[in-house]
Amino acid sequence: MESKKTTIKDIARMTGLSKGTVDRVLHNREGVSKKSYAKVMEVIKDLGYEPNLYASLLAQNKKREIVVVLPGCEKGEFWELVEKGIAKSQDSCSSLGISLQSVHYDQYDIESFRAACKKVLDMEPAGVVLPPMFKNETFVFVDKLKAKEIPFVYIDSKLESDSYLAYFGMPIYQSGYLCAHILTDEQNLKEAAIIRIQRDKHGQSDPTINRREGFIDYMTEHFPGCELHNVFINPNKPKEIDGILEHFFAEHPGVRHIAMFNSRIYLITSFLEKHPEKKYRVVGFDNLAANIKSLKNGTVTALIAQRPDDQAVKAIGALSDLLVFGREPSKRDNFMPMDILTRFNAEYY
Amino acid sequence: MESKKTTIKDIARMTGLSKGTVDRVLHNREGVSKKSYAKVMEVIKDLGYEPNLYASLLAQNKKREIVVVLPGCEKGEFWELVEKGIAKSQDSCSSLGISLQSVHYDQYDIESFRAACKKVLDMEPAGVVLPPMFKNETFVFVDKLKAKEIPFVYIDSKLESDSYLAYFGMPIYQSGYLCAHILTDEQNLKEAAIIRIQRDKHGQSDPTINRREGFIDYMTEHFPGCELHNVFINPNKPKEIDGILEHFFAEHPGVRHIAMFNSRIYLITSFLEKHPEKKYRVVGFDNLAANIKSLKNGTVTALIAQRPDDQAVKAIGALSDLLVFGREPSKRDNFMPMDILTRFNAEYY
DNA sequence: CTGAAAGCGCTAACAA
DNA sequence: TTGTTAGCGCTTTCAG
Repeated sequence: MESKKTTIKDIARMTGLSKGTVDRVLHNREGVSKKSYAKVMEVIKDLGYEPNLYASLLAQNKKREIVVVLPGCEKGEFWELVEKGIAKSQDSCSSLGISLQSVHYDQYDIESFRAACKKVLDMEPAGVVLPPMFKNETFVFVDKLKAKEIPFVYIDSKLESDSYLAYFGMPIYQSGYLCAHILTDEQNLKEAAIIRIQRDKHGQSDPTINRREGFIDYMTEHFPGCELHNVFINPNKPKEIDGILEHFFAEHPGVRHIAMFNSRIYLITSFLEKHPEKKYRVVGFDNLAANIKSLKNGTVTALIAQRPDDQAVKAIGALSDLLVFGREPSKRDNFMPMDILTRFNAEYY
Repeated sequence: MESKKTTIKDIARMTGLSKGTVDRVLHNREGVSKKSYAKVMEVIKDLGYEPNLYASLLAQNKKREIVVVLPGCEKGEFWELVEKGIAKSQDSCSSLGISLQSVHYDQYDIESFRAACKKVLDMEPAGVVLPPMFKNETFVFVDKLKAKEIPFVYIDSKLESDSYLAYFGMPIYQSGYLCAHILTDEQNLKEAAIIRIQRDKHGQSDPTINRREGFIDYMTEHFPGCELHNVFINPNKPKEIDGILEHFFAEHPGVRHIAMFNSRIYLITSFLEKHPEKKYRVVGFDNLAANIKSLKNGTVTALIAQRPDDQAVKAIGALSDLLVFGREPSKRDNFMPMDILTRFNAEYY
C-alpha cells in the first residue's frame, strides 16, 4: 500500500528548508549551501521523490515551437505519410506546451528550399525535424541551426556529421538487400529489371542509390549470373511509360522480375495490368494508397514499407524529450522496421 | 500569430459568469441554467477553447489503478513480450495518475486463474486488461467486472460478447491465411506438414484453431490437391521431438514445407538444423528470441509477428483514455498488423 | 443556480 | 544563501 507520492512540500518539511530551496537543488540551480544540498539529496533518495512533470509544466507556462521542414506534396505521395505522423503528434505536443509547425518547399526547386530554411531560422524554433533532401544546402542549414543551438533531427535519411540530435529512418542499404531477397525468393534468376526514375536532379541527394547498392550486392552474392536491366521512366510524362515498358519487355521476354527503389511503383501498374498472364513478380517500396491498391489486386507482389508516420512521431518525440525533460535520445541512429506488405496483410497496416 | 490559449478564466470573463459555472458546463454537470449553458457554449465555439488536461489532472489529484491479468511465464516465452508493453506504458500512465499492476496465474492451472480473478476483484481496479485464456472462467470473471462497472479490454484474442470495451490483437484467421501464402509462395504444393502441440487442455480456449482454419482455407482454395499432414509433439518432452520428426519426415520424404501455428517453432529447430540439405521452407509465429535466432541463421524461413507489446500499450491506452478523458475507443475491435519477419528484416523489429 | 476561495505540485520573482 | 509569495489552469467545496 503505497501512500501518496512525495512532493517537494514533503521534502521541505523533512529537511526543515523551504520549497524554494528544494526546487533549487532539484534543478541544480546555484546559490544553495552544500549542507542544504546534501540534506535535500538525502531525503530525495530516501523517499524516492519523483517530480510531477505536469505541475512543473503548468507552473513554467512556457511555449516552444518545433518545426518540420518538408517537401510539399500532392495527395497520395510519400510525404503525405509523414504529415500524418505530424498530425498524430499534435496532441501529445500541445499537452507539453509545444506547438508543431510545418514549413514546406518544392523538392525540385532548391531556391524554395533555401527560402524555407530562412523562414525557419527567422521563427527561432526550439527544435527542427527534416529529411535532408538537398545535401549541400542541408549542410548549410544545419550549420546555422547548430550556431543558434537549435537541436535538429533527421528523418527518412541522414547526412553524416556530428551535430544531429537523432535520426529516424529505414536502414536504407539493407532495404535494398531485403528487396532482392523478396524479389528472388531464393529462386535462381537469370534476369531482372530495375525500373528507375529519370530525373534531372539539381543537387538533390538520392537515397535510392544506397538502396540500389544493397539490392545489387544481394544479387551479386546470391545470383552472380543474374543480369540486371535498368529501365528509365519519366514521371512527368506518364503517357510514355507504358510504351517504354512494352518496348523493353518485348525485347527481353525472359524478364519476369521487377524491382523499383522509390515509392512510385504505381507508375508501372498500368502496364502490368495489361499483362496478367506474364505473372511478373514485382517488389516496390512504401505504402502509398495507390501502391496498396495494386498490392491488393495482385499486380504488385510485395511492398517494403518504412512507417514514415512513425518516423515523424519519434523524431518529434526525441525533440520534446530533450526540450521538456532535458533527456537526450538513448540512440542517435534509430532504424525503423522494414514492413513487408503482401496482399494478405496490407490492410492491417 | 496565435496569442495564448484561451482558458476557463477567459471564458468566465467573456460570459460574465464565474470559473465555477464554466467548469460545470464543460463537464455537463447539472445545475446550470439553459441560458448560462448556451452562453458558455457559444464562447467556447468562438474561441476554440481546449482544456489544459494536466491542469485538470493536477486539480483532480486522483489515483486509479489498471490491472493486467496475464499468464506468468518463463524468460523467452510469448507473454514476456506483453510484459514489455506493460513496462513501456508505465511512464505515460503514471503521469496520468494511473498505476499499473500485473496479476499472474499459471496458464495450465485453472484454479490459479480463479484465484487471480478473485484477487483482481478485491483490488477494485479502475480497469482490467486480459487475454481470455480460459474461456468459461473468463466469462464468469468479466461478468463480475461488468457488475462492478469495471471496464475491461481483451488482448491476444477475444470472446464474443457485448461487454468488452475493446480488443487489440491479430486478425487470427487471416494470420493463418497469410501463413499459407508465405509458406507456399504461390508455388504449387503436393504436401505440407503442420506441427501441432499435443496438450491436455483443461478448458483452455485455443486461438490457434482459428489460425489453422485460415491456413487450411487458403490451401483448399489455392492448392486443393495438397495433402496436409498433422504432426504432434509434446513440449514437455523435448527429447522426444527430434525422434518424432525424424520418423515423420523419413516416411514422407516429399514434404518440404512446414508450418506451426503457435509461438513455439523453436521446438523444432534442433531437428531442422540437422537437415540443412533438405532446405525445408518453414513458417512460424511470433518474435520470441529463440525464434528470431533460427530465423537469422536461416533455419526458419519466416515468422509472422503480432506486436504483443503494442497490444498491451494500446489496450492500456484505451483504458486510460476512458478513465482520464472519458473517451470511448473509436473502434472496439482493433486488429494489429501482421509483421512478416525474414532473416533480413528481423533485427529492426 | 451561481460565485468565491482554497488548493493540486511546482516555479519564479522578490525580499530578506 | 534562504524564505515568502503569487500564480500556472483547473476542480471542488461551501456559501449564498
